[in-house]
Amino acid sequence: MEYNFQEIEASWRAFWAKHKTFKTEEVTDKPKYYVLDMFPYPSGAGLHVGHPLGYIASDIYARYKRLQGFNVLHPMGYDSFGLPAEQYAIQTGQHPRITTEENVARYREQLDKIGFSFDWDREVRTSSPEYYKWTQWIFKQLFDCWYNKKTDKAERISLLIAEFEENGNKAVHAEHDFEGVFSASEWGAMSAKEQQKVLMSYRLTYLADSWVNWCAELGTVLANDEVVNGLSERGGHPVEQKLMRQWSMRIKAYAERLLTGLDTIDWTDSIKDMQRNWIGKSQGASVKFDVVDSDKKIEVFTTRPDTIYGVSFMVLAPEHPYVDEITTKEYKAGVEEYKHNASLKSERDRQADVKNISGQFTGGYALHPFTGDKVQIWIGDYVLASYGTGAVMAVPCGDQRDWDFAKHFDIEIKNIFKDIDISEAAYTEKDSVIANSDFLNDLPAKKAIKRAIHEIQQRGIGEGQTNYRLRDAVFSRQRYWGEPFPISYKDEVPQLVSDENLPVTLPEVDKYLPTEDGEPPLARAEDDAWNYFEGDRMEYNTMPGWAGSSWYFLRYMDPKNEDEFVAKEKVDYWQNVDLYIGGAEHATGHLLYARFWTKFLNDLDYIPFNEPFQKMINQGMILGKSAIAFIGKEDGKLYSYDLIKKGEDSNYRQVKILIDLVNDDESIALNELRKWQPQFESIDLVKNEEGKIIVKREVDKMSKRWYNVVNPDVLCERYGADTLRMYEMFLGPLEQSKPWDTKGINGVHNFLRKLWRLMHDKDGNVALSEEAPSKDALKTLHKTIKKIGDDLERFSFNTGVSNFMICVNELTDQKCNNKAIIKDLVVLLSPYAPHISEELWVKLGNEPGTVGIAKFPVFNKEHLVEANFGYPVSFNGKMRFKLELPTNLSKDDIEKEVLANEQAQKWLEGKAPKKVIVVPGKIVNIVI
RNA sequence: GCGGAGAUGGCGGAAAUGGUAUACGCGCUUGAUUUAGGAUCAAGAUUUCGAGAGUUCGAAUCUCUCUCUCCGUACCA
Repeated sequence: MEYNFQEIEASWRAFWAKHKTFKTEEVTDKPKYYVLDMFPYPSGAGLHVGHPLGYIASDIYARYKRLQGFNVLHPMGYDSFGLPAEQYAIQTGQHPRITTEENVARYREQLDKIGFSFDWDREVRTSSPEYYKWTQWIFKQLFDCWYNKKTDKAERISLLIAEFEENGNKAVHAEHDFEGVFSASEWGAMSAKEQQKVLMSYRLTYLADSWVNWCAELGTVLANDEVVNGLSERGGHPVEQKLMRQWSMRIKAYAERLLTGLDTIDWTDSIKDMQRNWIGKSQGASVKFDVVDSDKKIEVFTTRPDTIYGVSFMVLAPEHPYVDEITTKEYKAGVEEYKHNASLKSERDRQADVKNISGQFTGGYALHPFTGDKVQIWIGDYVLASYGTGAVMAVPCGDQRDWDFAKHFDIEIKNIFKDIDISEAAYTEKDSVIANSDFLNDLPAKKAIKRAIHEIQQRGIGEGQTNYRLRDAVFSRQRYWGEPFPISYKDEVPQLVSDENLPVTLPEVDKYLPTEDGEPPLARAEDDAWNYFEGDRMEYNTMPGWAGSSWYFLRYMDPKNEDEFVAKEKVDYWQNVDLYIGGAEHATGHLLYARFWTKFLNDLDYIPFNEPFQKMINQGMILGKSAIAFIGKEDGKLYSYDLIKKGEDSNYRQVKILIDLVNDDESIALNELRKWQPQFESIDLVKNEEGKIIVKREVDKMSKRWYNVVNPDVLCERYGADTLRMYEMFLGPLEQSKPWDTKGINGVHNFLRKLWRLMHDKDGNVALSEEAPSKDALKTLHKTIKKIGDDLERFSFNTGVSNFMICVNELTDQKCNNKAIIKDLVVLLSPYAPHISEELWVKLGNEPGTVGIAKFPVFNKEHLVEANFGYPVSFNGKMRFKLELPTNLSKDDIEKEVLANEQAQKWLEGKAPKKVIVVPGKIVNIVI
């Protein structure tokens, strides 16, 4: 019998499903290992060969860990709330749940064909009420907590209330946005509604007015990346900024811990750097400037307090609250116009428009806190209202933007750096010496910073401060297909829905669109359409995509628990994810939010760790090879690419065609092409000498748009899942992006057939030798055990496949069909190619379905010991010949033997060597 | 601009700790088998590590300078 992969794979998949071979054990004495993939959004397009890349790698690793005796948690689920299903619902009226279920079923079918060892009994879907009940519950905990900077963790809001009742808020050191101080009695005198308002500015999730992109034409709010040049990406409709009441997450409270925590986890430097930049910590000082003819003080943040004597003007963001008060009559009109123009631009546009320097003098002046000089106050949109205090002290000699601004508006540029020329550009390095600055004179910048902060604090005009770029995250979406909030409103005060009434499920609505007056789709639901309703109304917003994905890795540990989001003893056993595999594109989204929620849940002692993903590998993207056909612009004929002369591309229209229409020799299957699209139906052809039309290839992202998608189902059918798994790994290092080329898959397939033949005779009968294995075979096997183990430890899956090929090639050359050898080889191979391994395992006389829990073979280096070693002999570093010598020779003996050799004499040409380097077991180098 | 990753045959890619460059696979050539195509088997060829300099007995690997590619990010005071 030949290697009949279709039959073998189908029967083993059935066996695994029937016997629940990959069911994870609950808490045991075994050491645990948690291998997780980033769960997918089940899109309508199904999987292409790029999607399973990471899943295959993690599956191999999970199976390897099982062979090592670990209790492995290796689950899969779906991030099943999302925009495409909702978009489809808007167009067709079909409930997004139905679309989602269909897509999930299709994903499952495709995933099942690849032979993953997922424990499907633990599947989670973020859109199922059983799951989002607990997303809502976590939201409630965030609502019920505040961040105490004294203990540096989240605490229950009841503790804060107790403190307010006792001492007011003056001793409270919290992450908050409440302005003002109140005493215990003032707190007591507040109405319940006022108290709630105060508490809202302390809660870890809070309601506040935020600016959003509103597109009236589409009747919906758009995310920043859905807006291009002020128009909607879809349809090109105008988008305006609208202030809406939104839920936000006070992630800023965790900025420092999110930063320092990065040092404790094993992620790539690039992702860590992205998160560091995103958090954007900067240290400096806040300084207050008095305003002439006003009791207001302008507070600025600066990282260079040492340059304070270089301040020659101030700039406020156009939205700064003091602008109107500071502006003098004379400049009112100009300031109003500037503010108006700035408000029309989105923040994104303002940031994109870096080169245009704009600003407007307000007519007002501030007083320099040290010199008492009057400095002009300007407004300018290079100052962002949302960062720092929304105001800067401009030091043109030390900051390029300030310098540009000063030049543009002809404002004085003071030089406070010793011996540095600032006539052409600002000097931004911190290696200068300060001058013209009173008490800071002659201090190097770094010392001057400390001295300046000290002085600023002494004089009570400011203090040392640390700022973060990280902003609180808006947590509401005006969408239908997301988690409802466990919130109702009474007199417009939000109330939590009590635990026993969770989950609040999505109500039925007549349309998945916002209401006429711009309320989110959920506002369409009748009161009795809600499974739970209280107060005046329920919350109309839904949660964003990252809500469910911020904690899903916890639910896999205990997916069916109806009483808790995860049982304590289970999370204590499984701990955090040991290996997380997924794309790098979630660097500052999901991966940051999941870390935030983990730290929060850890603060409340629900989970025993504060980083969710200990080690992470980001798999590279698999790119597609698009096929390009050339159509003459003048004659409209289809040309073979090899007929097109260099530099004449522009005379042709280049059209991407479906890659399935291209044969192995890069020629187009013309009959199919004519049927594919009407434009080719009767096109004239200009063929090459062989009578073919050749295409040009180009590497693009794999996407339906470029007609270059390769479907794994087709490959599973043609070559089998084991071949597909190994080929995906064989393509190259996991982390690297690489183009998909189906042609090479034959090589891997042939390897499996060669393996099969190793223990079958010509007629397909099992033929195994029970004798003691040969020395050569043992050497090959143990070399392979070592390499496969090492490769797995460093996640080098591609070299693993190569090493299997080398092993089978060698055993074939040795004509080895030794049972003991092949048995170990099959165990080694089983993580990569589980189906064929199960089949051969049974043929080797073992219990069906047990190869996955066999023992990983133990490497014995004695089998690699050789009596001789072929020394490469180099002259001046160039290898000239090899010399077989016993491995037990001493350095001196090796040197003697080599020099005595006639080949060496030939290369020496009678000269005496200057030096001879001998590295036993490695190399001999002769210097002449 | 800033940050990160990378550059090895015709192609995908191998080469802990510096020590036989191009393993493994694809493709290519020749031969065998086959009615042909495909498939299979056998034999074989090609290539000096992005450029330059340095350290070393010896550099793909270490150091410096430069070039190019990909990814992320962008007025953050």
